[in-house]
Amino acid sequence: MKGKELRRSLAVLPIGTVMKLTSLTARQIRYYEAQGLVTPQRNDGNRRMYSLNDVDRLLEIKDYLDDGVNVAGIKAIYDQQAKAAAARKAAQERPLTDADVRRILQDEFIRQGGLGHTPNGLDQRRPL
DNA sequence: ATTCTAACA
DNA sequence: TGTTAGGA
Repeated sequence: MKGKELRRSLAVLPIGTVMKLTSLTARQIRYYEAQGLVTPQRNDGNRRMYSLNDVDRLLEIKDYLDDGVNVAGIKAIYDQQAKAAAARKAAQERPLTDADVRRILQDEFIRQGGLGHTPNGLDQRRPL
């Protein structure tokens, strides 16, 4: 359930193909990029290379424009979506394990209560 | 033949 | 946004 997204992310289309796929002029496609609405890759010769996801985004941009949303508005929409996606990712990218929680709580107790030593004098703070 | 950047009779 | 000049 991963190779699909990877393929859609592969930048293999030159601007000429994207023009035909989206019915947009090269001028418009480059302008939207300048506005931060799409970020195609560049090949060795500085040529823009688009992925299928880029094409979908371009098509989406065209729809927003038809619905009267200006470039700045579309930009704001994508910026907020990116922020929301980043937040969701940060929350699950490295979820705290039980061991992490125990270690954190133990450090806190030691810090305020001085429970760092046991009767036999050995330090039993062993993170699980 | 294609695409790129910069600029505007 | 269109178009064109001058390069790569």
